[in-house]
Amino acid sequence: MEATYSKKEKLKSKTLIDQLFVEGRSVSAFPLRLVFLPTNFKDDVIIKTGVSVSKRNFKHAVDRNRIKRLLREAYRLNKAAYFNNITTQYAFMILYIGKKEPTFNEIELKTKQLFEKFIKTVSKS
RNA sequence: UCAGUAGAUCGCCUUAUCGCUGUUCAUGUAAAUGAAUAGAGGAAAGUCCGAACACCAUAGUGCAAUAUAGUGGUUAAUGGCCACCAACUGUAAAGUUAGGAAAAGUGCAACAGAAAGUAUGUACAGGUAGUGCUGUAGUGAAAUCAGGUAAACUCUAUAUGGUGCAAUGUCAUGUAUACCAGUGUCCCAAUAACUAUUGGGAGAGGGUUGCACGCUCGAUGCUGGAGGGUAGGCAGCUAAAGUGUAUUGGUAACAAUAUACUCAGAUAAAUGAUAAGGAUCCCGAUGUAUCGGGAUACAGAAUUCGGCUUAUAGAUUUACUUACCCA
Repeated sequence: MEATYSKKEKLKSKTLIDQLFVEGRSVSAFPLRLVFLPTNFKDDVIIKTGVSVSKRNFKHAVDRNRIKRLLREAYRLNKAAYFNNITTQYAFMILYIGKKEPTFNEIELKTKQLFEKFIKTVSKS
């Protein structure tokens, strides 16, 4: 798996996202939360990922955009280390639930913790 | 030089590594890969006006509602903009204006004053038989006079249909089917109310990997069409009331001509991340040139334009005004 995040890897389908929030399970490492759902799709990727920041916590579109970009970047750089061995297809949604604007280092650290938790949760069940 | 007035411009830069979206080219059956190239703003914001564009509605007239309000110009259009006049503010450069009507009607008015729009007091003088009456004094912006006020109702004049690109058009997987056409079911046994139930057999055709076998569904079936328009795709979508420069006309807003250029197009939504160096500003230290620390605003396209309003660290620049200094 390479450090990319192209159109195919993005979670775009509205129905799938709705399904994800209704049926999906979640793990969190404050201020991040990961909602995930094992599923099937045609594209040749293991995981489809979306990111989201609440409008309630960040009023300006500039702030939301920046946090979403940081989340995507952290996902892009770290996914190879954690998800190479996964065989099931998953839909991911990474939420930022904090109220302060973070730095990239914070986000990256928390992303790693989040993925470790996810791996644990999945291997248990 | 100091203080100020009115505009204009910019609003971090460079390199490296790793990424994202569009377009073009190359390779490839395709998926994709590679290369080149482009990729947020002055307000992209608020959604407050005005249009383009699309769809819906629409005989005519009136009422209501809303907006606008000196004069002239400008524009696709405007409630915007420009010029001039008037009033007010400022030493000035300039700024502000809610600048139609008080002789249609209703309402409102501090202090002073006897009385303020339904008023007729007091003193003195004039006049009269006497009262009414006339003048003066006193309060006030205003005292018997068709006062003031329309950022009070109101009246007058003018204008106004509605919804917004999630408009609208188009392609259409799958699923379901009350539509149309074609094709397709029979046998045995039991029960029983002779057309049903149960059990067994055959079975056109469909599904499953292109074929065969096998498996499986199977008469409310199967095939085709039509309709519908969900998921999703495409168009709308960016070459235009376009941008730069020059010349001409106009006090100006603006217009005309010439010439050059092509400048985001995403859709859970690209335009980014990290590192190093530099620039500017602020603070502190001293050896006055360096070192250390900090800061670099407001803010993110979503159909497209023209305005308005609001936010904005810091920097550059033009014209003008007042005061002081020099000649």
